[in-house]
Amino acid sequence: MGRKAHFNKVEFIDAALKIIAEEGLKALTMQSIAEKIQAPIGSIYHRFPSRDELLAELWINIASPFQEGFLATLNNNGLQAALYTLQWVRTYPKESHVLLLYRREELSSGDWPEDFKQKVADLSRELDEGIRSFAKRSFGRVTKDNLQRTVFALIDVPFTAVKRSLQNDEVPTPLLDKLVRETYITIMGRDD
Amino acid sequence: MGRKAHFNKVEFIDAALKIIAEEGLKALTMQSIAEKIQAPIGSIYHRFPSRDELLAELWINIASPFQEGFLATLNNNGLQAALYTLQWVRTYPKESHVLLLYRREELSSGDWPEDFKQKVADLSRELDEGIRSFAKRSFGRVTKDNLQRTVFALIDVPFTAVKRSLQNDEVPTPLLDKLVRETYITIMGRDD
DNA sequence: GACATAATAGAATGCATATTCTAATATACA
DNA sequence: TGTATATTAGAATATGCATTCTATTATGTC
Repeated sequence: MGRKAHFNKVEFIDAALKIIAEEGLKALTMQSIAEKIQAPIGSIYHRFPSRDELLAELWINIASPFQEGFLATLNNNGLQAALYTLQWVRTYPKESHVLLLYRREELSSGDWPEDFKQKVADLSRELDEGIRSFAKRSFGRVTKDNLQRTVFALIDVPFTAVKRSLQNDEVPTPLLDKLVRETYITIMGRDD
Repeated sequence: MGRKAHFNKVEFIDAALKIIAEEGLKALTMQSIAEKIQAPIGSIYHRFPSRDELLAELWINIASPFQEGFLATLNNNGLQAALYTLQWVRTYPKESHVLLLYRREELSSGDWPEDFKQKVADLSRELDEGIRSFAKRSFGRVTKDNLQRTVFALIDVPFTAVKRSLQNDEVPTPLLDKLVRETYITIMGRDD
């Protein structure tokens, strides 16, 4: 019933993705999204209650599968998981920009939509548990130091490696894999 | 010649520093700055032509001496330079939040005040030269790979180490020094 | 002591964007 | 075919800030 839709959620989300990848978050306005696909601004609000809801959906659509793959890999091999981030960025360069936009903590508090904050909190917990169980497997027991080591080697170092590439609009070089690998082995004291 | 000033540049800059350290960049409005020291908004404009000029001055006041210390240390010992960042954050926790607000590239282009962009570009060049000359000293010659290694060990890893601490409003733990040190030695293949 | 002037004070304005409103339009279904 | 309604379309409104304006108030100098 009613008129046939010219624009659906996916098209708006895709437009937003491209804008962020090409021009950054500041360039993401309702106007720029509408322009990108020649839609009227009002139509966006037929699909999303607000800019924040749109951005939230974009982020979770990207972060969720990323994390799923990461944890699946981690479950098998830590070093591979550290390198997973580099490979993922190569496969999804545009999505990477969105993934790196926020830390989970910023998204699970503040003015974001309630159900979104819940989803992010769930992701956080899931990640935390994955890291903990891996730390336990790797070190025998979970201490504050062991956790810090694990987070450093699995998350912080791979992300910083990738960040500079993205800023320069480059694909992560093979050398980066080497650096992440060497660092991982050093910090974790093992190569798996 | 005129009325005695109640508020000077330093007070506004200090207020801005505190606001950023406590509540983040989004909370930095002309109003919040004024409130912080019970000044009228208009008075800010007697000292600074714009919010950007104020923010620019705040940033350069912090980044400049940080970098000077970093390069001085680097000139002497690379591992020490990598650890310098951690120590600096412990000494200047509030200033750290400002330092980590931007990358030099964002500040040397765009809408920032011209003379500020110039200063940032100068800083960038100076840092680049320091890194290059250190890479040359360490590896014998400067290749793309050697540079990437050096930047990774001296800058990226220490900064990511520090970032998580700041986000949690914590001082970097001693373990972080250990992780940065181990990583440095692994990546650079030496301990100086 | 009167004057010029720099500063205080905060109200008024401007601007960029998100959001809402009003109208026109096309489509499914009765 | 007529009607209800989801959608397009984009103009109008609201909002949050930075910036500018218009007094008012001190302070040094003549």
